[in-house]
Amino acid sequence: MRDLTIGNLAKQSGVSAETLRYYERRGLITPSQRTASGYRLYQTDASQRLRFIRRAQALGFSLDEISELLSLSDDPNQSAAAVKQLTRTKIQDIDLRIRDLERMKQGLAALETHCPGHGSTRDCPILGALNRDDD
Amino acid sequence: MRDLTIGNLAKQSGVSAETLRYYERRGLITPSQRTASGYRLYQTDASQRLRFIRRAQALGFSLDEISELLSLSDDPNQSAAAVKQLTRTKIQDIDLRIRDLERMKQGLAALETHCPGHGSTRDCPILGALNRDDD
DNA sequence: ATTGAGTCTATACTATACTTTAAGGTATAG
DNA sequence: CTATACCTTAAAGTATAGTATAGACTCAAT
Repeated sequence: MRDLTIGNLAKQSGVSAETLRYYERRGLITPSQRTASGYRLYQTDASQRLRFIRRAQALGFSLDEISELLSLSDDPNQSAAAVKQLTRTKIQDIDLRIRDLERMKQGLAALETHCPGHGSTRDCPILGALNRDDD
Repeated sequence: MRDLTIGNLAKQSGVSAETLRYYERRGLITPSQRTASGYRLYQTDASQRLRFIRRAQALGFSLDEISELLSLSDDPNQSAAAVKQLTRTKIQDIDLRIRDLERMKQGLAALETHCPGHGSTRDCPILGALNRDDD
């Protein structure tokens, strides 16, 4: 059970074989070897690498950023400071997006409470607000 | 000043001419007429329609949703209830995205505070957490 | 008449993360 | 030996919201 074909790794990790090939093109994961006929063979640590990718994605990192994290992780001579910086930047990104969304939500909620929810769109305050002449 | 060429409308509205043609392909805005040589001519209400689009985008609506809002807006026989429903759904979408981002942020913040920010990546708790065997 | 700016269409490219398809080669069970 | 399950590559398609490019035509001014 040391070497997995792409299909078996796919089953084991819950990532499709196509996605594995895609990750390989993106430089995220490489099979440890190929058979004489060209089949990819992965070792079990491939699963761990995929778990790393999945977790980092869940934390909001893009594949490019994950690629960077993996490079840092693969080389113990790299500094933990770089990882911390990447994490901080990501937290700031997320904060910004949350603030944007909060603003949108406030705007929508204000409109929503003023809309009677019946009658012609001619009298709809939501459309009215979007159509205002000022600004 | 009644009829604007695409370039003039672009300048006036702050949207590029290419974007105006793109919006036309998407069915969001159509020039009121064309010159004999095929030049698009817009009336001044085009600016208002673009302002509507810009405002709706700022509130988080996609171009498809804006297209729907415009269709509702263009026909006074449509019900304001449809607009209100679209708005509610959008508020829920945004809420969901905010919660997702909050979760990501909590996860990242927890990792960030535990990272010393110096030393080898081998001892970095952020990478460690991403690599954990459990789950 | 010519130059330069503006416009036309169609197509391709950008970013992100994949999925799908086509056409073919390989491994294995019966 | 053959069915079929699995694998290979390259290219195209999906969604979103545009931007960029090429080659041709038009308009206004000199």
